[in-house]
Order: sequence, then structure tokens, then C-alpha cells
Amino acid sequence: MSQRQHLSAEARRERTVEAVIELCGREEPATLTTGRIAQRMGVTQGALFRHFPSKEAIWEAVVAWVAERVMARVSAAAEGVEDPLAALEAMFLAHVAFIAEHPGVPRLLMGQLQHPQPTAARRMVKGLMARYRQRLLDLLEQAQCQGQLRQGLDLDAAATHFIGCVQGLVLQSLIADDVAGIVDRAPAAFDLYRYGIRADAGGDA
Amino acid sequence: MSQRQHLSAEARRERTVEAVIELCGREEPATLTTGRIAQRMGVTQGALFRHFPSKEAIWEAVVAWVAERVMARVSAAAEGVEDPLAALEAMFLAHVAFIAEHPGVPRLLMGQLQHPQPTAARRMVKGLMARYRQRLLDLLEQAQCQGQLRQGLDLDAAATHFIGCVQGLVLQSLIADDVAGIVDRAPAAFDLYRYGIRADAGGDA
DNA sequence: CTAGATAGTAACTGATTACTATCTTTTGAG
DNA sequence: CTCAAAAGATAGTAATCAGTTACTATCTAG
Repeated sequence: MSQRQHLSAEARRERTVEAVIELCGREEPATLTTGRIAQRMGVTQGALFRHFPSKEAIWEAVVAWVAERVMARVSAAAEGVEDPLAALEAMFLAHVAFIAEHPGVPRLLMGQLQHPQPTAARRMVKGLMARYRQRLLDLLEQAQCQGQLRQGLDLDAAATHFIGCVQGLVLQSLIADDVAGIVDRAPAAFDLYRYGIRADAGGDA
Repeated sequence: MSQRQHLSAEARRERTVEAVIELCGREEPATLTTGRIAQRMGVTQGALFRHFPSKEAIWEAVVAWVAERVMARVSAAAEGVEDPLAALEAMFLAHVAFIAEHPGVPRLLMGQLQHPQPTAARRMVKGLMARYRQRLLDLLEQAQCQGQLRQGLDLDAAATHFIGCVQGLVLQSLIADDVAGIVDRAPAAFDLYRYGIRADAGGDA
């Protein structure tokens, strides 16, 4: 059974990250063991430590992978969209779509946020949030210049609320145990968000 | 040092729940050990198992405690408020205030949601959500009858969004490591929510 | 005041964990 | 083809954890 499949160190690290993300879709991240990860990869547990100095380093690699991907996806979705509000909607839906494709991600990131002390992985999550937030603020400022937002709107609060809406949606999908169904509930949620910030009472288009 | 303080079984269970909630404010729930809980209570680890058949039972007691309290607080806040929208606001702020008073609660509940399989504690969280949601729907229907909501509003989505907004706010407080500051950010968040559902564009009063 | 019931202690157990030391196999450059 | 370096297997280790056992202190009903 020991059909050893040799992979380069880089390829093995990549597979490790994928295995962790997949496992987080079905198991609790906090109780995920290196043995379980190795088993999933078809490798012995000790082999993992040839490529990662510690379990903590595995988590760091996983969080870095997620942060990079989600940011790329969301940025790409907003790219080339002229209307700022439409760009915000595209970001919202792209974010949700990414999570639906990777059901393990919410549990994974939430698991990292459970650590009270700022670990390296936790700092990465915070950094991701900060960049995300700045991008939102840029779009909101553009929308304001074009008179799309209602007067007196606190852009800072609006950006915070955007992230909150996405996170709330994700959390409820986790509670309902239906991460895939998040894409169906997303449009209505963004609609409510848009109504909360836009100037006129127009609903669509 | 063995100054034994005898307590009734019920009192000891109550103290256990309090200890767990307090510890969740500073430590990761998933790595919380029975030894750590006992240490906090000034009792030996084995003593816990006189009052709880297992560690899982401790978590169940804790979640039940939280569910009962948060529901009571939120209901009391909405009680006696004539205007449905004002009642919703009262619920929102009461919920947030409760969390600010018990900073360990978000991490605690999120920790339970990490379990993929439906444990007893997880089922309690779901039940809490369902009751909470029904209460919101009642208020939203009242508001609709009084013509306070915009036409074509999906009440179901509005209720979901309410919970999502609270949860999003909580999650961001956790990320920012400032659970106490949640009360300051709550009014702006509810304002955005209200703008999203109400009929006229009026902001306050 | 006494005796049964209750609450707590101290020490232990078996299972599990992250991590490591040593040996074997595979790979790929020259 | 050769052989050193890289990748994996095997078999550990010390630490930690939930839960148990045997004993002791305290409370309370009669």
C-alpha cells in the first residue's frame, strides 16, 4: 500500500493547503490533527514536517492562500465595472461565490479568529480585512462623487456594514449548515444593503 | 491551600458556567480544558465530573445559559415599545449591549458553530436563532401593516438581514479585538439597516 | 449527636497529540 | 550510469487531556 508518490516540496505544500481547506469543510479546524491531514494526502504524518517546521506554519500557509485568492477574485470582479454601486455588487457576489466554492473557508477563518492572541495567521486575516475595506471605501467615495449615495451617509460605517453583511450571511449559512445555498440568499442581502446607502429609492437597474 | 469551599451542586454548576464564559473572553474555547476551568473555579479537575457527566455536558449548560439570557434581554427590550421599528432598534441595541457585557459569548457561540455535526449545544444555538427570527418577523409584519416599510420588501430576507447585521458587527469586533466598542458602532449599523427596509427616506425620529 | 448522603481531593489511566531520530527510496544533474 | 540530495516511511518521545478511582471532609435529616 506504500505506493510512494514523490512530489516536489512546493507541490507537496500546495497539496497540504488544499487538504486542510477541504477538511475544514467537514471537520472542526481546532481538532484537525497533522495525522488527519497526512491521512487525507496519502502520506505519513511525519512527512508533513519535512515541508513545514510546525503545525502553526501549516495554518499560516493556508490563511495566506485564502487571503490571496479571495482578494484576487473580489478585485477581478470589480475590475472594469464603471458604475461604483455595480462594482460593489460584483464584489459582494464574487465574495459569496468564492465561499460557496470553498465551503471550508468560513470555518477555517473563524477558527483563526478564535485565537485571542495575535498569531501570524490572525494578523494576516486582519491585513486582508484592512485591504478589503480600503477598496470598499474607494468605491464608496466614487459613488458619492457621482451623487449615488444619500446625503449625510457615513462612508466609514457603510464600508464596515458591507463587510458585516457578507460575514453575517456567511455565519448564517454555517448555522443553517448550507454553505452552498449562500449564493441564493446573497442578492436579497445586497439589495437591502444598497437600499441602505443609495440616494433615490429606486430598487433595481 | 485546601480550603475546601462546599457548594450545592446547583451553585457549583452555575459557577462552572460563569467560569467558562469568562474564560472564553480571553482564551480559545476549543483549547479550553477541564483542568483550566477547574483552576479558575479554585477546585480540582476531577471535582467537575461530580456535577457534569462529561465535558460536552458543560458546553451544553453554558450554551443553554447564554440562549436563555440573551433571549430574555432582547425580549424585555422590545416589550412595551409601541412603534415596531423602534422595537427592532431596541432589540438590536439590547443584543449588542448583552455581548458587550459578556465578551466571551461571541467566541463561545462561534466555537460551537465550528462543530459540523449537530451536537446538542449546536442544536440549541439553532433553536435560539429560530425563536429570535420569529420574533423579528412578527415585528416586521406589524411595521408593514402600519405602512412603515417600503413596498415589495421581502420580510423573510429583512429578518435574515437583521441577524446578519448583528452577527457581522460582532465578528468585526472580534477581528478588531474590541468587543466592548461594539456598542459605539451599533447605532450606525442599525441606521443603515433601517434605511434598507423603511418606506420613506426619513433618517431619525 | 450521629449516620447517611453529598462535595471535594489526590493520584492515576489510557488515549491522543505535535514533533523527532533514523533508515529507505526516489529523483535528477553531470 | 552514478551518486548526492531530496522526499517519505517507521518508530519512536514527552506532554497533555478527559474521565475514573479511592479516599476524605462537610453538610444535614432524624
